[in-house]
Amino acid sequence: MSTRSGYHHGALRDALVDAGEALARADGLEGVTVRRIAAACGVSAAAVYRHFPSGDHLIAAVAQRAREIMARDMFARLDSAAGKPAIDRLREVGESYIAFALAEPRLFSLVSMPMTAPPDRLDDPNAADLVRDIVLELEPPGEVDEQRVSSRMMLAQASAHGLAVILRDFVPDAQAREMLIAGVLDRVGVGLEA
Amino acid sequence: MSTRSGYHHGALRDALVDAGEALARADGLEGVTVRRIAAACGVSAAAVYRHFPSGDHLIAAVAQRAREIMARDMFARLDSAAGKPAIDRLREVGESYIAFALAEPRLFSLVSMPMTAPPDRLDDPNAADLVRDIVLELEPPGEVDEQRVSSRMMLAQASAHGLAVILRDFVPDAQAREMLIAGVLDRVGVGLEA
DNA sequence: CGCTCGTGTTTACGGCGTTAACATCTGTCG
DNA sequence: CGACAGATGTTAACGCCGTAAACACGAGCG
Repeated sequence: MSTRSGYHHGALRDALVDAGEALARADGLEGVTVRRIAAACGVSAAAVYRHFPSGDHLIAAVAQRAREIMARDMFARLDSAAGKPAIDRLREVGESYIAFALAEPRLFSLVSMPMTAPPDRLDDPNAADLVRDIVLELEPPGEVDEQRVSSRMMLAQASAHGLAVILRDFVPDAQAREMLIAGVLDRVGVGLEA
Repeated sequence: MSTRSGYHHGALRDALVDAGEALARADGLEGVTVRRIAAACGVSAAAVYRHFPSGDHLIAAVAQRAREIMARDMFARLDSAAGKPAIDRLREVGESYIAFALAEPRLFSLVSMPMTAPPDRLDDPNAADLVRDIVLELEPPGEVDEQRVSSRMMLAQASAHGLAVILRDFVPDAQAREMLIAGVLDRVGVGLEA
């Protein structure tokens, strides 16, 4: 095996995704390009096509990486909120989503990109499943109303995502952002419990 | 003056935006490019730069056009809901937003693009002002709590936008979409009145 | 040792945004 | 009317982009 033999790279696929993540953090979507990622790995652009069927698949892999990073944040937040009522944990997860979007707007622009290719591994930390698990706790014991679960999941996800996007694009002031997050999430909580 | 003299175009700026709108409807974001829009107008790509400082400004103009089209839809829906309580009109506006996003997903991808350049005219139909006007009716007479108004506006806009995006990307089935829209907007209504 | 295959390279093509230099049309002033 | 000037078009070129074809190197297996 032996990594970096001078000619062969050894683990180019992972290196490409790593480089893509770094470029995304630095330059946002416009930095995530086949040629730039390849150059960042010290490799020709054509080498990418040995590991991805197209450039879109590479950038989809970087986007998936970004989603995993975000999901890890949300799971960590959830761990530190263990023991709290489900509705409070749901709020913390939403706050985590919004905080990530505002702290890493360039990475977030990949997260919120429509998924062109399905992710390779589905067993990774997954934000939707996380939300669903908490929402299920809101159901009365014994009877899960699937429709109620769906609408609660959708409300949680849609409001968090929509709020993140609007704050990022239209509310530059950090203090105003905090006020709005608190006010909106209060209302979302009411809607979730209805 | 005389339009179309064979060499001079006459009203190229508007024609470019019109062509951009048509291309956006047909091919989505990837169709909205300087060269293609110029070609659709029977004009060279460089001609664009006599009317827009950069290609981004042209596509921003097309995006603004898309927002105006959407806003017109929403105003029309509002007209047909005149007389109903404010909370019901708010819901209809939200339904209109979501319906447009799902009916014209390609145009909507321009709408939800971050605005690079401020629109030329701000006096046009504007979705945010529309929402604000209705939300103001929810305030108790005499005392408007600006913070409450903001959080209600944000909840309305964020949930509609987020729901539209999630449905577009992850819920292909029309019937499932309707169920989710109804269920989520019910909950949003509760949160708005809180 | 030598074959094969995985994985890299170079080169080239067409499309993109953008600029510079040039051409034409139109309206205005003498 | 005629010439000049400015607005608005043209072509040609540059560099970046994704992608494909043809080629080259290196590792593992017979």
